[in-house]
Amino acid sequence: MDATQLTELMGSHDFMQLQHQLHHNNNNYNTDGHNGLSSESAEGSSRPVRRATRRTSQLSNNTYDLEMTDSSSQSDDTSGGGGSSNGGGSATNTGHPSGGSLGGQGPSSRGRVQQTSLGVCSSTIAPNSASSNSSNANGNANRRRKGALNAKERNMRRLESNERERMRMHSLNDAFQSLREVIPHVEMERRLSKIETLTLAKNYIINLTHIILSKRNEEAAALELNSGAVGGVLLSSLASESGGPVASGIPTNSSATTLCFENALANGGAFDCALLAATDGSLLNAATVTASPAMQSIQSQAIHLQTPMEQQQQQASHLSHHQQAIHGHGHLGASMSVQTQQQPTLILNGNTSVGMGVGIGVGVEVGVGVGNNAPNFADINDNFDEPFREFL
DNA sequence: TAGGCCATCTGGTCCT
DNA sequence: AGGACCAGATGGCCTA
Repeated sequence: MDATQLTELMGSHDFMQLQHQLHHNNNNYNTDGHNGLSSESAEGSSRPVRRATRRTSQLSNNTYDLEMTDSSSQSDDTSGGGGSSNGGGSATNTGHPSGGSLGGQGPSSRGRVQQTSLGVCSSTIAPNSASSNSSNANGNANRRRKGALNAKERNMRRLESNERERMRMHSLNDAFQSLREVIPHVEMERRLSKIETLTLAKNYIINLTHIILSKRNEEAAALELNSGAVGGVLLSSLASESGGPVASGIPTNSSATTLCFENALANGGAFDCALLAATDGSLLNAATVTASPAMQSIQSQAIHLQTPMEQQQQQASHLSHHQQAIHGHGHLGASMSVQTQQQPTLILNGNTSVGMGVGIGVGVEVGVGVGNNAPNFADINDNFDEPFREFL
């Protein structure tokens, strides 16, 4: 459908059909009745499928003043402007059975009505009921007539803009979902929220970076040792610390854990290892770790960067910063996740617990559950991003 | 019922 | 000029 046809639809007041056409003008736009989570639903997202089809409902119930008889809808290019740029609320939501703040009966004093009173454009897409605002209509008759010529075009552009915005947000959500699928995390009844996803991703990257840096430090230390330098000091220090709990009181069995997990990834077997702590210091019981082929590949790459000595070194240098301990009992399966029998705890940056689990950091010692003060690796290495520059 | 999360609308701003 | 991006506002859904 081209712009002319869209305009014709506008003129016919058939916005349901218009919306329908707008939807189908873009093949990427999901019009199957889901609300933007369809891909997640289809992929077995851990977050329950939303039963509402709000998107469809909204679009199919929109009622616009196509002739722009509402004066408020003509003010976008004539008002003095100023004030907030945020319209607040969706005028098109008036189609919802219980929603809608416009039409003179709105439950809220905010949004379009308020903005109109401030002389700010209320909306270029106004509900039909808004045309009852006779005072505004009388006072802006000339302007209305003047703007009427472009009303349909503005409406169409607004709808197209809305459509683009939806598309943009959908692509953003797709990216979030892709990120969820590659970030190891505890499988919950619900999927990871966006903030959780970002936080886990950040911590995951930080820890992978640390692994690489540790590897390099290890190599450097080995070189020094071979040359008879100070390497012995490092080794003795590690040896003394690896025998017992670290300062945080958490057993340092991550070496065995990692080896165990690595072996599981490599051989497809089960493993039972402990690592990472909940924020309260309690162990997460019987976490089941499973890894997808893709994650196995990823994790294997990460794992093989870290030797037991490196892990000890890492623990010695960072466990005081990371509360780590997860009791994992895992096996390889369909997706990388950790299933816990109790509500695990997600350790967010800054000691924030949001009551969800942290997964795979678990056996691979990458510690997704980085707790307080996400390690300031910049302090350790000024070239924090150096290991990844090749990917830029 | 409150709070969290989300989708959507919306207009301003920035960029090409 | 038009599109992308952004952020405020709103209402729906879900859970504790």
